[in-house]
Amino acid sequence: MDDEKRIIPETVRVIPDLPAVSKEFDYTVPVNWIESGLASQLTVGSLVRIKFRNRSIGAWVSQINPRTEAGIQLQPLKKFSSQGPSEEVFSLSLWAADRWQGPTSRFLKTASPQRMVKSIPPSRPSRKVEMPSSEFVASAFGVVPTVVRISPKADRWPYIQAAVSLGNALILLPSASEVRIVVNRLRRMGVHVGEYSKDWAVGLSGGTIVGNRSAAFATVENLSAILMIDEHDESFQEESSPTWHCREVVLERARRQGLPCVFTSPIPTPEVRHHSRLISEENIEEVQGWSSIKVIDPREDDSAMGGLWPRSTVEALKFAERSIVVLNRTGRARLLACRQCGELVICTDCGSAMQQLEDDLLECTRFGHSRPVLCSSCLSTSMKNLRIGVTRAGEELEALLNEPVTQVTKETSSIDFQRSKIYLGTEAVLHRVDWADLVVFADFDQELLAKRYRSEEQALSKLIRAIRLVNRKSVESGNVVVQSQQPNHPFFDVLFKGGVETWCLKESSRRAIIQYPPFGHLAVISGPGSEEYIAEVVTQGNLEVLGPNDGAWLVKSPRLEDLSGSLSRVPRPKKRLRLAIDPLRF
DNA sequence: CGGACAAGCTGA
DNA sequence: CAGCTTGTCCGG
Repeated sequence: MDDEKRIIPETVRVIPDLPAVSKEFDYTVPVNWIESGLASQLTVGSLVRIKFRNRSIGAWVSQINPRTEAGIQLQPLKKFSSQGPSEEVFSLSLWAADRWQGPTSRFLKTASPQRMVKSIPPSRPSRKVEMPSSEFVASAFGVVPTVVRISPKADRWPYIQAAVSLGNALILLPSASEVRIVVNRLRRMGVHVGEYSKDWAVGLSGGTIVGNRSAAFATVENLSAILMIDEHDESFQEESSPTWHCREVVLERARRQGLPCVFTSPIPTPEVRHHSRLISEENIEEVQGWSSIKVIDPREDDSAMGGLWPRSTVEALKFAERSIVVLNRTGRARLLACRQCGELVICTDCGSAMQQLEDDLLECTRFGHSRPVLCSSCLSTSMKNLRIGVTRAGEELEALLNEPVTQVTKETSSIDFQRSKIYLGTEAVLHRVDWADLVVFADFDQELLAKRYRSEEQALSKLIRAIRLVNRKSVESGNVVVQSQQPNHPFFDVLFKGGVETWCLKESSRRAIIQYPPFGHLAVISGPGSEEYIAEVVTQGNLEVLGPNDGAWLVKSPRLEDLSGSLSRVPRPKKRLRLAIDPLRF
């Protein structure tokens, strides 16, 4: 490429691949590397092996010909291992390490190939893809980051096509299965495309990269557009620390490189709305997307069996070709009451709820105290389920429908789709069955009553998944039935015209009031070293420190820079410290 | 991270 | 005070 006076690397500074080592070290480039031309492969981001404390470990080149402190005897690099992240991605990794207060090596690893890439592969031709005819789709790919609110049923393909039409694109999707589908479809079209990080080298020579959140750190030569599908999806955030979020990384990346950056989602988060321009599909289409949801109150038809199966649901299940029933409770019975006197079944030792795990034994949910099935007040042995679990619900459904019901949980290994047409389970069932013409949420109040910050968002996310499942196969799409004892809950207004936007605005203002992201930032600090660390943190300015709550402190600041600045200024204690910036749950 | 070395604890 | 555990430091 540009052979004009390349600086020959004689020494390099490296970041060792050891999570606990934050220092950088200098090494010499062996003379024979310079003679053989291998040295010219060394760039910022290159993966090398070094001898460190007499052990051979991996490292990333962070600087070429650094100014080494005098009087230090440098050792030679041991081996050139692989091409690594580009300089842009390398610097993005440093930014992320600071933003989420994690070890730089963690981010560099995400940005590096899994198998070594010795040299840059030759670039391959890619078929030119036309920008889709829809002016609306094209308009999203401007200079300003844009979030497109689309119907939950909308086809996302035009956005992918638009991104690819601009050149080498970075396309981010929540799940591995969606990644594979998109890669295959683009490949069939003749697009030079790779799946991150399996096909890491495709981006290096110039191609489109499709992947899940880790692909935010993909090296893509001549990158021309970034597209993130289903921006609201929680899988875009790393659950364990560092709790980095793909959306924030690509926003920063687009800003640095001046790239078009587009997000699509039926429910754009307050975070993305804060940083992007919002455009939205025709309202009619959007409402149609949500209209396949029917909210029913099971008490309207209190036929039997604890009221979980009103007649209308039973009828719908009978007629559906294949249906999914979601009940977010495991086990047999989670809350019981005496059939005689109505007394709740409470543990006499500790006062917590008791459940019936076996036929003739009650067990308390907190400590596992047990007693025979017997009411503590009237000694009756007959109990009714106030909250039945999946197992019991399955038995009831089989009896009501005279049909086999397949139970699906996280642990279910493979599903026999010949055996039955009804699939019952916890939330996992939505991920395990690929289509249905009916989805029933047997007790949606469980979702509405959860008082986590983001529980409504999570509830909407489940509804979106359900809408897509019933929309997959048939031309006329199926139904989603949501059973709730609060059918007039304001949450359900999203199903009506303009409801989604109203919900989004309400969610944004709620976040603004409590100063949660994106209007404020927070760090959850726990672990044995936290007390000592917090004692120092409180002396820093523009911070609010709350806690401890369950051994964890909450540090809040309206400004992100103040938060990460203070946290990195305070020296880390010797004892272990867990630090999560803007985590999903806490 | 993991080896080196120092400081702290125990036992007769 | 040897012999061992536990803690702190530091690497090119």
